[in-house]
Amino acid sequence: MFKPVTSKVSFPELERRILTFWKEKRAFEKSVEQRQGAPLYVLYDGPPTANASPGIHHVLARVFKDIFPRYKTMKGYYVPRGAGWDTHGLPVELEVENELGLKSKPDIEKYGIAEFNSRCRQNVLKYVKEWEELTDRIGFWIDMEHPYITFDNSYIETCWWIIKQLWDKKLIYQGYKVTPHCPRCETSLSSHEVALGYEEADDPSIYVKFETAKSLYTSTGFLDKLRKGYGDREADFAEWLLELVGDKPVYLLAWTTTPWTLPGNTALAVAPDAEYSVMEGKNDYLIMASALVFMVGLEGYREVARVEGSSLVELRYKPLFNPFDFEVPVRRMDTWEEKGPWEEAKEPSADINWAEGGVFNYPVIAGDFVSLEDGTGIVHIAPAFGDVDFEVGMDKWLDFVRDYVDLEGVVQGTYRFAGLFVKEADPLILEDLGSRGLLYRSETIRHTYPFCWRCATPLLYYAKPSWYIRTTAKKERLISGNEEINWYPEYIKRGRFGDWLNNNVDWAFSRERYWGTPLPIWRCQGCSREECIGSVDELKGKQGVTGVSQLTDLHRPYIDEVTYDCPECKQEMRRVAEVIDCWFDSGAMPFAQWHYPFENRDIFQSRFPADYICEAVDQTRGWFYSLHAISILIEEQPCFRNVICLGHILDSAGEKMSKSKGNVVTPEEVLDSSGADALRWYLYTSSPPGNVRRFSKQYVDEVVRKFLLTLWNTYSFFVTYANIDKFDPRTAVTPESLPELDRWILSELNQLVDGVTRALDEYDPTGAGRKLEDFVQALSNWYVRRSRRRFWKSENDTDKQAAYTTLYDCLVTLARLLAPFIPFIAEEMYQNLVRVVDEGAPESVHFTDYPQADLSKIDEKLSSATHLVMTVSSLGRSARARASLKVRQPLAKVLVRVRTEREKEILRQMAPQVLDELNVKELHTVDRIQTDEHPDWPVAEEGGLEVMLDSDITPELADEGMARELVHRLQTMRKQAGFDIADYIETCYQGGESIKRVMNEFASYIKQETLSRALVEGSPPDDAFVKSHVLEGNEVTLAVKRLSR
RNA sequence: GGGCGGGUAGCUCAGGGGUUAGAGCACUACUCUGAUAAAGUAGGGGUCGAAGGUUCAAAUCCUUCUCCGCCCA
Repeated sequence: MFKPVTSKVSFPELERRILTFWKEKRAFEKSVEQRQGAPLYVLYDGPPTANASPGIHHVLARVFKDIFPRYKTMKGYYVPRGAGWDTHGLPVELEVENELGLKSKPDIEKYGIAEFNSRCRQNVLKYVKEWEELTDRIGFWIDMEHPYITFDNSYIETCWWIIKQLWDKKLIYQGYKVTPHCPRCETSLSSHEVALGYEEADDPSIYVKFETAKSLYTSTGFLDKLRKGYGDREADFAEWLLELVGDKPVYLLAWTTTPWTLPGNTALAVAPDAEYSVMEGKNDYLIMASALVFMVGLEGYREVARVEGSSLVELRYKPLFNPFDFEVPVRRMDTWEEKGPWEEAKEPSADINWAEGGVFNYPVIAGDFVSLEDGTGIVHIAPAFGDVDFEVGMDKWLDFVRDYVDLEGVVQGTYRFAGLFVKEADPLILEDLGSRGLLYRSETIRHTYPFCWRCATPLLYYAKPSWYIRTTAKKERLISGNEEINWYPEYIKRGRFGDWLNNNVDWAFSRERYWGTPLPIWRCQGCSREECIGSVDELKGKQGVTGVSQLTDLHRPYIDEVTYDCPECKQEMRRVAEVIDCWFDSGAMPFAQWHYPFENRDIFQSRFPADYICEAVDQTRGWFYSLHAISILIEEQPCFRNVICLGHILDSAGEKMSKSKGNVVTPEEVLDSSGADALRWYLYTSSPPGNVRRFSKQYVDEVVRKFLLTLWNTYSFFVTYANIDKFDPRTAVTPESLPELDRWILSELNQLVDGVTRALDEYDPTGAGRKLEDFVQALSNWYVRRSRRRFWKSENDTDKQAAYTTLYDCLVTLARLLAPFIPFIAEEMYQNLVRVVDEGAPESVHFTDYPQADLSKIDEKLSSATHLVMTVSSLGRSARARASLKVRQPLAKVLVRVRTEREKEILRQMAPQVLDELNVKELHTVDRIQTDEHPDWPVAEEGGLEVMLDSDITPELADEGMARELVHRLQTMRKQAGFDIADYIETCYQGGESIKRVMNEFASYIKQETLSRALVEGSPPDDAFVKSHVLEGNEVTLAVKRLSR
């Protein structure tokens, strides 16, 4: 006996039961252990940060992480899988800062780094319990009891080991990086934070005149020097220019919105391929891009010549503010590689020795970044204050002028505007330029500019020292390694991720912060020797080390106190101040989760690389990249083979979910009302994983109604009748040749198994799920509907046995197919269908093997034939509806106009299915439907297939229709009376002659259908359920009475 | 501002040069209902984001633009 199954099921409640069952059985652990020794399948779990409640987007990632390990386990793989927590980083610090009311780095240091970090440590795991509960609740099977945690000493030590490996390979260096810097908080902001703070702002929009070093060209011997130093082209151009312009000065016209960066200007860039115009005005000449002249509107000027941008390259111009005049240090970028960025230049960088009374001259350079969309086509370059500017500076060995602005944004030096915050200095700078006739025009512009999201201070792009990983050294391998990875969706590989790798720049991985993995580099206070430490033991072994014996926490500030003697000069080695980017932490997880290489070498080896990872698309430059970069750098190979890159979840209106908008759907409310399986199914099937998806509870409800309940009711139907007939799958005899309906659904089933397996092998749960939906639809609405009578009939013949075994087979196979998708319902079905009758079967559906398709059972011809039968039936129903003939009324015949001989043959063979479905006596295939003979017979047509019904109802047919009507009324009454489906009854009736006639003539049919032992004419017994009806205009009283069992 | 993805019925999504563009949900009407929260039949609902182009033929290919999302500035 199967456990009775109600059609009124509560999935959330069912899931609670299954969760308890799993816990008691240690189902997850066993599902893993039982495959020990089998080939490994490895999932790397990208660690979330547990400093907030998990949202619906976390459920999305987690169910996609779950389905493949489950599937592969059933496919026979050994799939151990452990969770992790990401714990470091600025977001954590910021939350603690807010809690404590701290506003800046000095505040934190005043508060105490030890206490601050201890707060961070507590804060970051605040919501772990919620995460664990949710993980459990949605059926994500992963080991949460032994997670890796990025703040653990062992984890940090592996990070150190990795950094040391890189250090030894000379892949780590300190360099400059232009970062968005908040002058009030005195810290760099991460790109994520910067993105939070873009605002519309009004800024100056000014056109500045840079005077060409024309006077130089006229000085004795200059052009010869130019020829020697730079070549003929530049000298020819200078000569040409001199000839053209006569006495008036010549200016290069550049545009900027940040006047305060002008004292840092050390070059001007032009587009080499663009045309530039020499414009003559009353007192001077201006040079700018021809294409932009009309936009700038140079009134009073006329074009006297056009030149290519490349001709302007190496033209010299006078600085607006000579740093040497304002006591501002100048550094030269050509010496950085050997001497580092700290050496001051004593004189300007130009390699021709200018003798012009202290004036020195900056170059015009070519830049592919020069835009001809706005500005003047001549771009002001200040290497200290712009990302591109900085790169160009390194490339062209420009002068580097930064220190006239300090980290608080205040102007230094002896400028007239010294002592002011840069933005306040802007107007004075304009005034200064104006008074010297160097300002062509000054306007304001409204554009987007980044502000600090915490304190609303405008951010300054500012070059600061930073530690780098030289990822560019392995760029080719990063790119070729990417080719070995399967991306889903595929376009990410060559698109977002591939582009990112192609434009790879060295990874600036240090942060001037507190709560993070400390950068394990110690520097000598005397001779500046630097050493990288790769393990705690190495540190302990250092000469004269102090502060290490009592070290139980590798974080700041404790690690900062560890000092030792410089092996060279015996002075003190101190750790540099930085911690590392938390993306490095998470990217190190393939190694660090095992404390490799200090422990678990074998485990690490066997579980590298991962077969599968999955996160949302925003991780392309986050975790996906940090994983890839570290493993290429350390192991020379990618560390994941397959990756699903998920799209984001939006609300039902396509808007981002956010607390402030109040449109957040929490996982809990969906889980409580519809259940985890419903949510899972929705997430798998609603749209392909990479798509953005709109989310609403209503869609999940639809899943329940359309899919889960259809499945459930098919299952419930089976159990109900199987119990009545005491069907036992163990003793069931399957007839040698199955009826075509059974062969059809088994053919569909095996096609399904094949299709689902293929889809999952290609990491396409959506395709697999949609196939499953179609099958369940076909099973319920064709196979079961067509087979109902077979289950219900009284004789227990081979046909009935065939129906039971077939449906049983379908349901058990479905349970196993569905197990990775909807693990709860699949388990419930399996327990009741399999475990109840076979105690030797695996304890859980998740311990079973995934179904294998039996291709010999696939019969394409039968599939298409059945499809034809369905279409003809649908057309027949349409014709019936057109003539208002209910299906209950039998008709004499149906005429089908077929299109091919094959269709004729199919319909000849499969006529019984059509006849039964349409409740007609005969089917005739014809070549033409002649409507004129029977103009009243209804016809329906689709694609050349025509179906006509003989709608003439003879008295015999009318009586038969009446019999079926009576059966229907009695069935309804049985239900209303609350009888069990298998209860036997006695039926009494009172009515006219026609009723009596039908009751007698169709007695055995009516009795069989309604489980009536007797049909008695007369007044009903007292305890019977009685009801009056009107049938064909006749009053009829029917009564049903349950007989004792 | 740049890159990637998307825009097809009221909603969620298929289709990706070849009849009259589809499915499910929702809606309307009718039917059916002893497995079903279901099912059936019919119906309304589409300038396939816009404009150009290629072609005998474009939702589909190309160009430009536009809107949404993500990433980056």
